[in-house]
Amino acid sequence: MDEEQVSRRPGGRSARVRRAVLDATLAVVADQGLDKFRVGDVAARAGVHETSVYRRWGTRQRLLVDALFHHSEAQMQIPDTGSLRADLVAFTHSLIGYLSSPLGAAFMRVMAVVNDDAMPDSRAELWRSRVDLARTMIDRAAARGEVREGTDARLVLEQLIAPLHFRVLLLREPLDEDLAEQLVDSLLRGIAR
Amino acid sequence: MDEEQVSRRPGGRSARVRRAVLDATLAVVADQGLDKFRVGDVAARAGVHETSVYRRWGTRQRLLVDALFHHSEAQMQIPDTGSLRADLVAFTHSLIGYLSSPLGAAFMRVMAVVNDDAMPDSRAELWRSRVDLARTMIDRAAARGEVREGTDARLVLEQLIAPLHFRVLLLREPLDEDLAEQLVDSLLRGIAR
Amino acid sequence: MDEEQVSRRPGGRSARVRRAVLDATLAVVADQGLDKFRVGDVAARAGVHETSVYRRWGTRQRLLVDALFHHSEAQMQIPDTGSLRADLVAFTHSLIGYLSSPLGAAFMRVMAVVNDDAMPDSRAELWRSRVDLARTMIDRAAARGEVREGTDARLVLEQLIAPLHFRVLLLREPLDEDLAEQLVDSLLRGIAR
Amino acid sequence: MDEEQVSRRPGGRSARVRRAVLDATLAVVADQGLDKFRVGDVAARAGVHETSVYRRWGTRQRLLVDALFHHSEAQMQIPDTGSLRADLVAFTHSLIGYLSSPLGAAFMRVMAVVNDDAMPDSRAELWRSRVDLARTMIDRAAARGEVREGTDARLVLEQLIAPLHFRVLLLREPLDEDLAEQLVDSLLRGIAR
DNA sequence: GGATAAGCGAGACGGTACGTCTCGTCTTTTG
DNA sequence: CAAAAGACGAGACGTACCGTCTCGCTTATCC
Repeated sequence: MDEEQVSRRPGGRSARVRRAVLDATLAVVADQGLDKFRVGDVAARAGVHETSVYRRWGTRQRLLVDALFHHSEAQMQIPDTGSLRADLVAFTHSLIGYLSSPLGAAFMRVMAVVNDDAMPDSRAELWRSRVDLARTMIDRAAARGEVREGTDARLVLEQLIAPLHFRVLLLREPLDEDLAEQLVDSLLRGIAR
Repeated sequence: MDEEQVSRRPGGRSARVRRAVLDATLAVVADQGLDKFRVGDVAARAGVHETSVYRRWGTRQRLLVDALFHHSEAQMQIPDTGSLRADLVAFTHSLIGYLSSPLGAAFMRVMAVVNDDAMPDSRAELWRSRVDLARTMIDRAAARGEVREGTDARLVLEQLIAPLHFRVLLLREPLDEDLAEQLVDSLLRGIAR
Repeated sequence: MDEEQVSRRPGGRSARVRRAVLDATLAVVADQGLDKFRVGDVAARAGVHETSVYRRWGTRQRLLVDALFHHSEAQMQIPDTGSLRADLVAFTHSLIGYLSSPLGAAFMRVMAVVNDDAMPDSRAELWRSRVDLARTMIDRAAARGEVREGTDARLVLEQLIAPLHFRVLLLREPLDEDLAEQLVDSLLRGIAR
Repeated sequence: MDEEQVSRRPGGRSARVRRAVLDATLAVVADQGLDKFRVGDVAARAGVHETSVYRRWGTRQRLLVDALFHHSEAQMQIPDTGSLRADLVAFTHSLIGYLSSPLGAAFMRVMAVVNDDAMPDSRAELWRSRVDLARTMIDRAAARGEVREGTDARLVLEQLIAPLHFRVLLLREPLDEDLAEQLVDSLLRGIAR
């Protein structure tokens, strides 16, 4: 009875399965790590049959990308404090937080490994939208005259965030919280007028 | 010394097998790409039995790390032109060349994916030795008074090379040759006294 | 009942695979002999993937036991002629026929070699059911007053059939057809004057 | 000094290796069982290099046959009590003892499994010599008039010992000590009323 | 007593088959 | 019709053990 009421809700069984699988995906990645992530485990954890996963997502990679990408989307916040330095530090802080989490690290590893045909949109598109979002910090600073003319916003952002990814993906070192200020300062002394 | 531990007789069967397999590994990675890299293919190409590969390297991953790591070692050159900017540009250029090659890109993907227990020495050790090598450029410049005091050499290097890895691993964009100068200049304006 | 547990749908893919593999097993044993029996050959012959065999039977040994055991079951006939001697002779004849066949000999070698944990039921259980079947011959004779009181039916049967197995397994001699009568007579009369 | 004296003894190093390996073979079979019998273990236990084993015996099977066969030879005793029944009972007793030991059981399994080309002499020859030895019991009894004329000594012996092998090889049941008398009596008297 | 043949130690390799792991697909039944 | 259930197809991985090969060295034997 109770069960039936649940199943009649808008979205019905399909939506429930989708949510359950995505949640289970995140849970398994967080618990087991990317290496031991198995589609079968996800299905079991979601209380769903493995075939249902494959029906919907087709491949393990697509499932991972779908789940992790949407999860990462919620994490991204562009601060607006009125000061470039403060903005960048805050932004970097939150990125450090994300990349230090199992899911954040896993997402980056997935992005590093995955073949492009497992991506919903093109890989370039995906990153562009994020960079565009982040560059508003630079643009606003430029409007305030805080930034040297001719500064390449994208390059600046990459010099800011690439070291974080570098450490997470390749060095596998924990990200120090101080890193945010160090990076931003090193960067600003270069680009500040 | 190291060589002797692996195989007592430099011309012996052992040494031949080792060389043949490592060469074949690089060849297969370059030809087929990392995804289609199969231990069996390597063995066939090396004219060696598959079990011999497993005997020595144990796993596909360890084989990849061994071959790609040693290959990458030969690529690293630290220039000494007398000018920090010229050194860094030259260094970055050669790194761009390496990372643009199939083997370079493959090595970075391997490093991003591989579990630490497939590594011969600790991952930290491995990178430290390279960073130490690279920082001689900075140290020399510091001795010449080209560098602001208090500059963190490691951080600087990471801000220089991380964007390259970032693009190769995550963006999958080709590395523009101009990038070298852009990065170095952006960096120097920050650290130059 | 048993069949239903293995595969719910008698005509389904599962059942087809099962039959095909068991048949192929017998065919390969008969053709190639036990030594050259390879799981891969069976799969190929059955038109089935090797993993499907391992999924179901787990090991080469279990597959052999399953196939040969069920095959042997169909061979066992208990005659009822009204005379103990005639019964035993007929029974022994058919056993000689079976043990002289490649499959019969192979089954005995398998039983001699196989570890108990490759057996579906306990080894004791398996033989008991057969002995129980065979002892009906003795029991009927006892009811007819043909047998000395106190005769141990099991022991008698073993003295009848063990020499056949002995020759097949250890001597590797062909079983003479006359052997049936010789054994039965020796058994019935004893050798003491 | 002492060492040198030992090594100069007739047979020298070779003979020492041979003995050590054969002893180790028996020990490993007795300890580990036939299934887990590995040539490498034997070599290790004998304090000898694996290659030395292969040099001499060529195959695992030949090593097993050699070691177990010679060991079994020492076990066989033909009693001479003056009474057929007593002789047979004593003989059977000792056979039960042997077959109940790990080495005895293992030897029979080896004989059941081994290909004939691993045998030093022909298989038939090997058994014949033993049967001939055993039949002296019957022959002596015949000379004493204890045995019905026309009795086939070989068949009788097989009916006596085959059940023991049957139980060891196929039933894997422990051999009861009483079995000796039961078998002998059943054999001597027959079961017909 | 020195040459020489036979055999051993050491270490890896060749080779065959086994069994495992996971992904992704297919079929049949069920709500 | 979509999902549950359960096996199958496919392909690679890694393992286990057998038996072989090469080389350097030691030991027994022969002249």
